[in-house]
Amino acid sequence: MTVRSAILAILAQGPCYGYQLRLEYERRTGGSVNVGQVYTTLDRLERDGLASKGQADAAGHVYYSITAAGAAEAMGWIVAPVERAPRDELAVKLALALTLPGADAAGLIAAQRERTTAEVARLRAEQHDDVARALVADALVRSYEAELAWLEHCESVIATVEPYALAAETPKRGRPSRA
Amino acid sequence: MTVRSAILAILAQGPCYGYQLRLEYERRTGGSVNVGQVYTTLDRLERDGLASKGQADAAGHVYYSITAAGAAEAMGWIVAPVERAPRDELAVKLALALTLPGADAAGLIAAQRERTTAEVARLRAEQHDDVARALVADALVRSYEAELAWLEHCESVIATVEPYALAAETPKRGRPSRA
DNA sequence: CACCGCATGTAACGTGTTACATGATTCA
DNA sequence: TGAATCATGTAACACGTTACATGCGGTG
Repeated sequence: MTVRSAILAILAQGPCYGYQLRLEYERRTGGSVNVGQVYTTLDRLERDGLASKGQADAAGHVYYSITAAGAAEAMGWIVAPVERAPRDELAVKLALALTLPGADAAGLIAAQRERTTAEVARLRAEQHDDVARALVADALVRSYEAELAWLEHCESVIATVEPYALAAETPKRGRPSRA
Repeated sequence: MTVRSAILAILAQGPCYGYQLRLEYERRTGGSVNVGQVYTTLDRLERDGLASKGQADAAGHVYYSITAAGAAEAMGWIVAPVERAPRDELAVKLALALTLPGADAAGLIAAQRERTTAEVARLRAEQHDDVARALVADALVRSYEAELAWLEHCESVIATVEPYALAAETPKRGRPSRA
């Protein structure tokens, strides 16, 4: 619900039209959103009673305003801690690579390290005049660096342990046994 | 596509039925999947020519087998580095909290720290006999710790900078100006 | 018997993605 | 004139979530 909530939050600062919301979102977070999604999201916000659509003004801009319910939800969203993603794709992938005979875990680690290293370099090279955007970039850099450290850890664990401890039996036919 | 790809990968090791795939997924990754999703995912995999549904055996189990195309895709998935999530919800949230007048950025940081700290403690307390699952848990711990460090960093930046540098003008009516 | 785990599914819905259609305005 | 940007939308679809329906088999 990130896009939806973010749009609602921006709307909490004052009425905006769709295209403008997209620009504001990108200006504030440094991210990007598909324009089409902004419009469908605005429809849904209105459907849910969190925003209301105004008449087109002289310039043809269709302004949306936040409702009382919407404002409450937006402020609630801001202070609520984020739900953890139930699945970390990289971790799941590596777990499977390790328990699947013939899967190339080392190859995954190498490829992932290459990509993440490049990404860190790219982010480090960016200039940020804006504090908020600098913090967003910093969050990414830190998480990528943690990932790189984890990848190294994985390599060393695999090196010491691989031959015997990772054998995953083929799922058996018949009754499965609980872990 | 994590669940879909993971199921396909497990299928690469040998035919499985739905319920069994769920158990295997949980055994190998320590995560959980809704059973219903396994069945709908199997339908989609068959629709896409990556798996094929067999007849129910004597025990009534409906086995799915991977196809050649499916095996290729599974192995490709394993070694491909993960795409980075385009939006880090916490970072987006904080960026908005900082650029939105009246939003409680400090409250967000406090709430998030509390939750993440608790989560780290919980994960540290877990016992792992299985190497792959231990690595998955370790990935989480490391990313959470990076998050906590980032939150501290945010606090210090905000403390030194807040009064003047974060002022975000209200989106203006009329032509918006590019960032 | 009642409950739980096994096992297979379906229905309804949510956010988010991509691609497309359309038109006005700006500017080289 | 032609391209880019501004601006609003629609259509089709993807994965994922929750909740529900149904039935079998073992066990306290």
